Amino acid sequence: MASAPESTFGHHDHAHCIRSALTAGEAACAAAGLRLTPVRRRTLEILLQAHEALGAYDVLARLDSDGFGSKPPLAYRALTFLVDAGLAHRIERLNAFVACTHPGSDHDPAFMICNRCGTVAEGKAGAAMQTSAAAAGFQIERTVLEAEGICPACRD
Amino acid sequence: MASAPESTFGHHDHAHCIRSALTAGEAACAAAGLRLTPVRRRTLEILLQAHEALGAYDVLARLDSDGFGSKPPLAYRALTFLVDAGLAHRIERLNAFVACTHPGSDHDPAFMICNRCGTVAEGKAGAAMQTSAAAAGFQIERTVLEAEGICPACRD
DNA sequence: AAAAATATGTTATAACATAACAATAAGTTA
DNA sequence: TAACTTATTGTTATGTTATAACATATTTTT
Repeated sequence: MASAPESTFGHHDHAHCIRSALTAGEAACAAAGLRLTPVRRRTLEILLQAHEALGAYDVLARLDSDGFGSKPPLAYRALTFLVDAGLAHRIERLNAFVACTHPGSDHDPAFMICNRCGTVAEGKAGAAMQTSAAAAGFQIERTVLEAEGICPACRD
Repeated sequence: MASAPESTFGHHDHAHCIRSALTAGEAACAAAGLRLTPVRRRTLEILLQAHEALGAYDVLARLDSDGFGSKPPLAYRALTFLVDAGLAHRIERLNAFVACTHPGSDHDPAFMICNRCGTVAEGKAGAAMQTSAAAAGFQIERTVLEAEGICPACRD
């Protein structure tokens, strides 16, 4: 149907997007034999609700107010789990984390970070580095592709 | 003159590459009316000599042993100056800095980071983000494109 | 139930970065 | 050149991000 396939700028049914991402996350963990424990699940929920990149200590503060604890490793462990499971991504530019908007599919994500409202949208990177890497004989293991700028909503 | 045009992996005349980059840096500053003061010049030299990404505190330690001082702002200021002047780049993935290998030319650099030896080579990004950004109506101000992997020398 | 593997709790500290203000040096204009 | 303005450097203090290391508890497997 008519939802945007590649980005999450603009209006969308956020409650629905959270529920379905959570369901997808549960399914992905079940399929991979990973345990989506309460802290991890709640961490994913926190990232999904925020819909912008959150620092580890922001996540930690929310976990703490939910009674999970207040020590940094709590948040870093949960976030690392989610990133490794492909349910969240780390935005290097911001030292922050976002929920993955289309988990499951194998991807090389590209992020668009709005400098005004802070929203982070996920797009597709395609083979961005291939040419340079091939020319240099470099074997790619992971790529980071991030753009900063102004999102459509903030231009108005 | 069979040298690689886009990357700096493999053998090259490093002493020459430092001298010429330094000369290019001086020229660029002169042209732009910027002052390449002693700390700034020495910081650029440090980055050029390292030929890998250095953390701000690594740079600071070297500046300190050269008698420039030991307080963090010293290094951050010099590094910020160089980045703003286009003579160095910040590698987000590593929280570290590298000298620019082809200053002057307007560029959208892409970096290849060897996970084994730490060498960072600079390539060209091209219009990597354009498709996603155009589809989303996102106006790009700056892009970060970094790939981790294994460099040709380390595969042997 | 015992053993093994995984996950969580806790302490402490490491690594990265900047705000804010004081002092100096360099360029600019009267 | 003196007075002014701007850019740079010095310094203190603190804020922010991240992990090592070890203890405890829970879950899974045998």
